[in-house]
Amino acid sequence: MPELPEVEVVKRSLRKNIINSVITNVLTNTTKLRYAIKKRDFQKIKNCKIISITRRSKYLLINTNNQLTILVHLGMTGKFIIMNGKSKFKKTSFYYSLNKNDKKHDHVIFNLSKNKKLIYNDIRKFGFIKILCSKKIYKSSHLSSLGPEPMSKSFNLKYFKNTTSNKNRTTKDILMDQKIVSGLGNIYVNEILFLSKINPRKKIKKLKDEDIKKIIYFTKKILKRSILEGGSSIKNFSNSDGKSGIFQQQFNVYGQTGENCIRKNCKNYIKKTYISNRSTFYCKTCQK
DNA sequence: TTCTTTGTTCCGGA
DNA sequence: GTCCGGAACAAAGA
Repeated sequence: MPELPEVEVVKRSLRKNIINSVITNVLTNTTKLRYAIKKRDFQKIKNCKIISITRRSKYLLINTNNQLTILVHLGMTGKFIIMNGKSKFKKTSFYYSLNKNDKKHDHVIFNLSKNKKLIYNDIRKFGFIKILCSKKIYKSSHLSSLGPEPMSKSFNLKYFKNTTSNKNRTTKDILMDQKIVSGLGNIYVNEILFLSKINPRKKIKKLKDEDIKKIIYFTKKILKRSILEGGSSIKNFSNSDGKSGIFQQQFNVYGQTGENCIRKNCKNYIKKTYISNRSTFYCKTCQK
């Protein structure tokens, strides 16, 4: 599922493919994704030119030349597909019906200039698309209370200690909290704690400086590596086969229940438990 | 039919 | 009032 590295890779691909495109029409086959799709808002971006695309946490911001931003969150299963060639969605009505050849979960179609199409596909419909005023975008409820980007310099030892040392929460819970650091999801938090050799249930106030340094180091390292790997596997992004640059990665602990721990000389296996209702994978021997 | 998945929100207890 | 942890919610597929 799309986590921060995947969203970053999607951002870069969109930049390559649709900057300077004009949105000629928008169609949808549903009245809501996570939130209601407001027809009036979507009509406002007709004839707007896409001038820049940025990312904040796991959100994509597609900025247009008339002060409107398309704010996108991919949820669990959201993906973008870019197609070239004449549109098969010729209906002029905002709502279109699926033809039998259409992909079942293509929910929003952005028809672009030069016969391009940007298609938002989302099996679970947990993602969302909103049209917001560009100037107010960072004051919107989605972005206003996000903590620093994990790969930025402001996510450092001093910040981490100042923000969390008085809390009585588990380390995993803290890393999942978007107000403290924004963009980490369940998969990467599991991996970060494994690499840092820290038990996910360990209370944050019991961590030593060295532990926190490890967390910060591995957070940045694994995210950067995943972005690089995603970027190199993204050649198929603009094909019509639905590949969106989201790649399958082999994880050390996530989803590895019962598998042997990968560390040399460790004979234990990966255990699954739940923390704050989230599946949690770890090695009892390596993570203290 | 039940379980799983994520990010966010809500609620109850301390 | 604040903090924390658990439950609920969204949708669809296995």
